[in-house]
This record gives sequence, structure tokens and C-alpha cells, in this order.
Amino acid sequence: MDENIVPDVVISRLPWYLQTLKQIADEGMQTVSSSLLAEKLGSTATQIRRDLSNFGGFGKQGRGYTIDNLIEELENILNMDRIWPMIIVGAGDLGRALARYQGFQNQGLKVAMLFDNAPDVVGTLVGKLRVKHVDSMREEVKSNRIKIAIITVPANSAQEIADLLVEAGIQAILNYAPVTLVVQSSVRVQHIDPTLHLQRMLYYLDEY
Amino acid sequence: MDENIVPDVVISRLPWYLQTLKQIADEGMQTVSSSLLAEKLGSTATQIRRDLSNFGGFGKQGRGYTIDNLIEELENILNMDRIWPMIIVGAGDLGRALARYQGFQNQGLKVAMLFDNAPDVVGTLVGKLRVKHVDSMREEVKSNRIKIAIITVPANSAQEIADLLVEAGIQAILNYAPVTLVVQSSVRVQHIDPTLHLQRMLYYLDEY
DNA sequence: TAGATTGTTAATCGATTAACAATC
DNA sequence: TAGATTGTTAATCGATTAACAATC
Repeated sequence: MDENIVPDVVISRLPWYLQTLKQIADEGMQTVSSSLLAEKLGSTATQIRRDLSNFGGFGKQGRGYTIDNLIEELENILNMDRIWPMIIVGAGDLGRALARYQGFQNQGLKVAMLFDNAPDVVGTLVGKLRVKHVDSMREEVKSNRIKIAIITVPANSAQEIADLLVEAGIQAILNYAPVTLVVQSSVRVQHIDPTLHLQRMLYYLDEY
Repeated sequence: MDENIVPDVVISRLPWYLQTLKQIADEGMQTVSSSLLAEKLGSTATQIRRDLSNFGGFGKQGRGYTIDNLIEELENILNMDRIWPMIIVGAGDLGRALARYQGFQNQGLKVAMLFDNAPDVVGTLVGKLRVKHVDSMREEVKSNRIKIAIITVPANSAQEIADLLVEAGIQAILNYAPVTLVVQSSVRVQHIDPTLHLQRMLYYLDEY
């Protein structure tokens, strides 16, 4: 009973499927075949079917998938049956933009608190959130059992913040600081760095 | 003469290596072994050596790699020997944050222009850039031979903007809109979507 | 020279794709 | 029923890892 582990590559594609399914639903469709979905995603029908089959048979032969049903199944798989409170650490341009971001709505996610350490920033209002001091962060994370943190502090303090967060019980980190964070393997880290994404594409650019 | 194609997985790791090498250089070190670098990256020595060997032998047996030299080699491979001008489309919270972002400095990248279509935004100043109207975008991209665009417009207009950009000659798109863009295969797209990254981690979270 | 570490080959592992019987 | 499309098995493809001779 331990070879039922679903590969992380598969997991990483589920939110992507979900996003496009919701879009198709908005367009008023009721069902999709794996091949239609593949077309919208720039993926392949076989891969989608194989990915989904890790979790059960959600489709019907000859008919495809009921969109609303598949959306619900994916949301359950991804633990989106509740709203996960998140904290943002760093109330700079990016941290504030993320605090105001509307895109987390209906995605099982919600920014609950925003922290910084600059005296002139702490106490100011960002959207509906008042910036709290980092000194209170450990306690807030613990007592509210918060599991997810978004780091938008400068590169040189990101690791320190990450250590503090992990110690306080954070299990998932979305890191916007341009450094590779080192954490214990039970903690998930996703690194978003525009520079890295752009440089990766630079390689393929024609000279002019 | 066509089986010298380096896999994209390898290319995607080079900016990551570069980032950490620069960091190590800042700490005053002169050389690194693949195993030390691997440790800093949470990668493996073998993978680093194999990745680099796609481009030549940059190290010396028994000694490792000269950091400055390896940085230079990677920068050349990634076409970072010049500064690539980029445009940002969408001057919302995120677009403005990116326009002011200092992290593109010394990375071969520079935000050259910022576009929007809202009358009350066009003409305003963001950092040192004045927001231009989207109507002039096609012409600006063409005449300045700009190859890279960052899209931060709402989901429902992202595909339309992408089509326009590709037609104007853009070859690389960093997409922050929460939709999968469909473009011809000669154009590179990287999708940055905090929701997708977060949901991917949700799967692994403990219940409480 | 002896020790360390590279670059590379061969072995392993894992992920994608093709194909098709099952079935709506 | 006939046609369409799933879920799954087996084949292929590609990427990672192990191991070691070459060499600084």
C-alpha cells in the first residue's frame, strides 16, 4: 500500500486542467472529450486520460467527461474543498500587488495576513489588510494554524524568513525572492522568478 | 548535424545555476566543484556536470570550475552578452510592480516600454517609464525589433494581446494572465500563475 | 606523485505515447 | 445497434543516475 503514489508531474498538471475546464464551463459547454480538452491546453488526449486515471474513472466511454463533475473531482483531489488562509511576507510592490490580487477567489486560497518589518509600512492598509510586524508572525502562524506562505522579501533575507516560517509550521512556500531556498523535504517550495523564466527563453531567441 | 539539440530541461536549469554561481561569487569564492554547487542548489553533482558537458568542458579535473569563468560561459550560452529590451503589456498593480522591479539589472534584461489601454492610465509615469497606449504597440515592437513581452492584462484579453504581439514579431512571452496562451510553435511562452503553483502544493498539505 | 574531481559512457529509472479492448 | 471515446496495457522514448577512466 505505498505504490499508489501519484507522480508530482501529474499533480502539477491538475490545476492547469482545472483552470481550462472552468473556462470551458464559462463558455457554456456541458461535456468535454479528452481530445477537445487537449486542444485547448496544447497537450495530448492520452496524457490527460492517463493523468486522470490515477484518481479514478471520471469519464464515460463514447461521451467524454461531464465538465462540472470533473471540476468537482479535481477540486477535491487538490484539497480545494475549503479555503486555505495564506500569509504574505514582504509588503513591497509585489507583496502589496499580491495582497490585492483578485485571482485567488474561488480557488481555495485567501490572503489572510501581510507582514513587513519596516516601521513606515507596518500598520498601513493594503486593500482590506493592515500590515503586521514580522515580530508577530511566528505566533500568528502557529495560533491560526496557517500552512501556506508567500515570500516577497529581498533575496538576502528570504532564507532566514523561510527558516522561521517552517519552524512555525508552514508547509508550503511560494517564493518570489531570487534565491533557491533550502528547507526540510516535508515542506513544499515553488519558486517564481521572472528573471529565470525569461533567461530560459533567451537561449532560443534569434539574433535580430 | 541536428542531433546536437540540447534538451529544454537542461536549458531551463542554466539560469538557476547562474543565479547561485553569482551568489557564491559574491561570497568571495573563486572556484566550485560540482558537488558543492549541487549542495547549494539542492541538485546533484552528476546532473550539473552532465548539463554543462552539453556545451563543453568548463571545469578542470581535480580542481572544479572557476566561478567567474563559468558565469561568463553560461551568460554567453543564454545570449546574455547584450541587454534585451522588453515590453510590459498591462499597467495594473502587477505590471507597474514589474516595471519598477530592480531584479532585471545585470541579467541581460530591461523593461523598455509599458502599455495599457485605459485612458486614465496612459500617459502616467511608472518609475522612469511613461505608459503608452496599446494602439501604438504593434508599431513600437516592430520598429524597435523587440522580441520579448510580459503580459499582465486580464485573462479575457490575454490571447488577443498575444496574437497581436506575435504578429508584430515577439518571440518570447512571459504570461502572468491566468489562461493558457496558444501561439505558433516558434514562439516561446512561460506561464507564471501563483494560483497554479499554490494549488499544486495544496495536494500535499496535511489536513491541519 | 597522490588526491580530487571532471567529462562521459552505460545502466536505470520514469514519463510519454501508441494502441486497443471495454463500454457508454 | 453503430460510433465515439474512455481506461489501461505494453512499447517507446528521454532523462537521471551510477560508475569510472582521464587528467588536472
